Amino acid sequence: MKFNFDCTENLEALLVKTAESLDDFEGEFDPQIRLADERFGDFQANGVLPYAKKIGKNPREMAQRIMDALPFTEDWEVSLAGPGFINFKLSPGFLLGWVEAFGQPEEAAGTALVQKPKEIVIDFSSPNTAKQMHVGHIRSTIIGESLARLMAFCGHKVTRDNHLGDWGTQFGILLYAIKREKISLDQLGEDPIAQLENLYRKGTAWTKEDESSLAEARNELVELQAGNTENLELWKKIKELSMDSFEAIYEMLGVRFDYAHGESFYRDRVDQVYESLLEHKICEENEGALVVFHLEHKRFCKQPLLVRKKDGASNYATTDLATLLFRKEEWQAEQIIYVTDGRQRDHFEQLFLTARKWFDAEKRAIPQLDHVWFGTILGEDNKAIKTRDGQPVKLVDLLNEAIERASRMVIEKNPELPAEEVSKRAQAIGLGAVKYADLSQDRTLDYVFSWEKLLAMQGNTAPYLQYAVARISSIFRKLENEETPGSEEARPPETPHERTLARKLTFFPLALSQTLRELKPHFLCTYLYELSTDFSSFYNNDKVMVEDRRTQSLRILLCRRTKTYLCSGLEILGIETLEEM
RNA sequence: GCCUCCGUAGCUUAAUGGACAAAGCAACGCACUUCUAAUGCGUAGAUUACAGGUUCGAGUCCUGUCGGGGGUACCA
Repeated sequence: MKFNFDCTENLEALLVKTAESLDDFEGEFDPQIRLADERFGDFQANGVLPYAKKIGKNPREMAQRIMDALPFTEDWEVSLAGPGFINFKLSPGFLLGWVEAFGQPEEAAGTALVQKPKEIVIDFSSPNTAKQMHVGHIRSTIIGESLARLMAFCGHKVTRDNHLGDWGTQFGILLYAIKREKISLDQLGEDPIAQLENLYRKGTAWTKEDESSLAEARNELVELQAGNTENLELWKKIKELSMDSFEAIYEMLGVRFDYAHGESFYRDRVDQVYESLLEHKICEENEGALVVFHLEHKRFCKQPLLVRKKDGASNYATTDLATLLFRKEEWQAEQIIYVTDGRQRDHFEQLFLTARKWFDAEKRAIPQLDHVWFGTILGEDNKAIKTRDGQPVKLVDLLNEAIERASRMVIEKNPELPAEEVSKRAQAIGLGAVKYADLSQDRTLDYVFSWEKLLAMQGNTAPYLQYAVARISSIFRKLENEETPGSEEARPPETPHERTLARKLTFFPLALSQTLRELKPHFLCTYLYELSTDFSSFYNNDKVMVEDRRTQSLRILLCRRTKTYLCSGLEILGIETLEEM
């Protein structure tokens, strides 16, 4: 038996081939192989039902005909159930063979899950310069990093680009405030970014108060974009200060970028966007601005995409279009993934529509465009989260508090631990908990932020997964000085817990491909959590250190694979693992 | 107004159009002389907001109602 990393491929190929050999099956037959409830088997084929319906035959009879025609195998038992499901129960021998075969999931995923590696650009995190990162930035940063890791794990070529908001209207306001207050950037003290934020807040208040301030602020942006030396100097300095503060956070989170081009990088490329869009009659002038209407769209026929403001300044639609072209031309992007808040859905829909028309007119192939959007983090009041005094919660404070709280829990469990080790574990646990909370539920949902929930160490949480890894490691430490049998001595899984665990291991590729397909890390989280619970049951019922060599060999193998898959999965999620907890 | 997302156990969530809707928390009961109890096992808990429809089959798709979030021309 040659094992496929993804077992559904074996079964699907088998059923398609068998159906082709039968007179009753003509034309396309999709077997629809799905995971089965454990009480029915391991996999099930649902495809006979719709097929039989289509050609007006009895589905149970059709399923029976396929089953009769299947070649004999010791790899699985086949049974007919319900209205016409075909259930497959993997044999112990198959399970053992499969588990033994795939000790290097990264290698297997790279060849089995992705037929043709793509050039993928992931645009994520993207904070605004001149402001500190706050909780609002955490989701894009963590989800983006995780997707980048997943793509790379599965063999794609990934470019991570931090598309900084360093060229927008907020700079007009900030520059206006700096000048009005006559501030020197060298005298901002210990926490320059916090001072800049205060200035920005003042500026925003002024522009809301009166029209002339707003006009002046807008003019500062126009000046900046026109290359005014003073404004450019200020802008550059502000960007440097901001990057320093971002880097500190990224290092804490284990996030890295290949580029941080930001909107400003495209400032010399926006003119060609206007020109080209005008030339192809994709945009038009309306109320002094340059806009794109999509007449075929029920909503965007009236709600335009603004590519140039009436004051002549560019905005994020312009830079996004210029960026798209750059990524295609310079990086040969075949797919671009934008990880942003769900409130930008309209923008990206309009952007993608516009880009398609534009690329089409220019006879360029357009990359696959995906807007990976997520919900809002809410406070206790179900409104977007703020501190008590209405300020955004600083990300660095939140992360430090997570580590501090985790630290207390580590000490409580193990009071004798040296400070250095406490700190190491607290980092892994605290930051892991924060990340996992964000990744483990469907990204499109809003969620209410609460420390209690974030740092719960029971249930579907990072510490639970980390604990499972630590327990497996503990077994291996105990076995270190023993002579242990190699995996070639292993007997097939027999006990219910051995079987359940082995079966779950074979589902790993499915979890990866589903996450890849939907760009939703929670699928991987759910899988890892289930793998951990299956391991914990196994751990409590079937001891690894037993006399029987064949049994011990199998159980060691199951532990080794469980650890490898858990560690790979957590690595993809950007969560550290610990040898001891 | 128009558009869009959401409504699942007391709470937080899960569920590619497939079989009796799955977990955790909280509650109750059980299991540490044992490879880490940050655990495991069990009990109890659900007209999947409501009303129709499509389908062999609907939490999932369509229409409508109710309730909540978000977007809707120069912020991103």
